[in-house]
Amino acid sequence: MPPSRLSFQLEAQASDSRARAATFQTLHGVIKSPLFMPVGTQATVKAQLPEALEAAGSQILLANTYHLLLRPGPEVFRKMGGIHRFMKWPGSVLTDSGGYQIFSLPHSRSMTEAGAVFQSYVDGQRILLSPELSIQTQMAIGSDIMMVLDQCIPSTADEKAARAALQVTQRWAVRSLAAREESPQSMFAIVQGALYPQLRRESAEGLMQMPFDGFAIGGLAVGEAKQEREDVCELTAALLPADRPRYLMGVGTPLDVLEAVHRGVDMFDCIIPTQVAKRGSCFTSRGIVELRRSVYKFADEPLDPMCSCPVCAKYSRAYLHHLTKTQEPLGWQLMGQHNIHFYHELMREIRQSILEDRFLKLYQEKRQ
RNA sequence: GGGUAGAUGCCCGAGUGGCUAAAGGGGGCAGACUGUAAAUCUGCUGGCUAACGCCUACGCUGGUUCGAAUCCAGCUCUGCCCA
Repeated sequence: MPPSRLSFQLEAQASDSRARAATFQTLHGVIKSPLFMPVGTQATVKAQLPEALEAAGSQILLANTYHLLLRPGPEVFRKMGGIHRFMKWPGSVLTDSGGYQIFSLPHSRSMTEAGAVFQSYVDGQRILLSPELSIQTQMAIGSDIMMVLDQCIPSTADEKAARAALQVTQRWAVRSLAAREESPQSMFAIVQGALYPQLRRESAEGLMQMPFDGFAIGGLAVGEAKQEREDVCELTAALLPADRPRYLMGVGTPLDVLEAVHRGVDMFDCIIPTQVAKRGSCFTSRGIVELRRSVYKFADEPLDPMCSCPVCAKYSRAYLHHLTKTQEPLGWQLMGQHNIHFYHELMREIRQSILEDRFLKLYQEKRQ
């Protein structure tokens, strides 16, 4: 296999856990893992300024090919010189392929060998999202890391459906690599196979034959129990090459992330920190704080006294409570900023503990 | 002073003889959200009780009726119009 385009460097491997710390190089800079990618579906992390993300320690954002294909469309990215310049984000970007939208969008129509047929929610037109169109779009967007189009199915799917999905994903992976042509962008493959160990193995082994720059674990956090998720994650991560980043797609809660790092995963993304911020839920050193609760009406204290983020330095719980109750956009912004900071701080803490080979201890403390 | 419209649960508001502890909102309480179409979705929300059930409730007082938030009378208060 050719060397990864990401120059993946393993820095530390925990002695009593599969947790590991690494650095790698994208077209936009050096990245340190384990890491969390805020989700910026539509070329914006909802309610967040790029400078706030940068200050919180975001290294790489996730954007979505399907949504950006529909609007503003690839030609805008070509004209504007790519997503980084377009949204004024200096860091790295990973684009998801649209595979998840096959699973999540109500207007998805049909799956064929050619691709997935959607009805656009923008103008109703039928769109065939093929592996080639996904990659061409991701090239236009200009992300640092492209994802292959995969067929994401509910984790509770039966074996026959799961096998079919992973086999399609496999063939689409071949086509995706070919579609990249001369682009310097990196590309990750996605392991599928629902909750069947044999299928996960089959999927991983097939994809590892091809020169991908990293490997993702897909099809989790889509209906299975926590224990099942962790088992499949553990099994799959162990199959993947040690010299490539491992990315658990769409996961998860802080605890999910901790569990997955322990099982050898390097990269994560999740909508949770920005999604729940909209409804006033915040992660703190003392657990989740639901700021919509009236008990915070007169709470003249920071959201989390242990937190070093600008929001906790400046604003009271009472103010954040008020912003949530009145559904003021600033509340979403501030609480999202805090939550993203919380995730990054967690990842920094995890990474530092791995570098000092005390991850397992941290893991055990955090699980309590 | 005269006329007229109204007074419903924490708030707004529907109901206009029995199916009404009373629609629907809001507020409150609780929960969900994991590669984000959708600031969304789901419970509960008079009191006591584990529950059966009991009590209290549609401005106040009385009346009609087997039965009244709903009909009648008087009163109180509020909005609007006229003097």
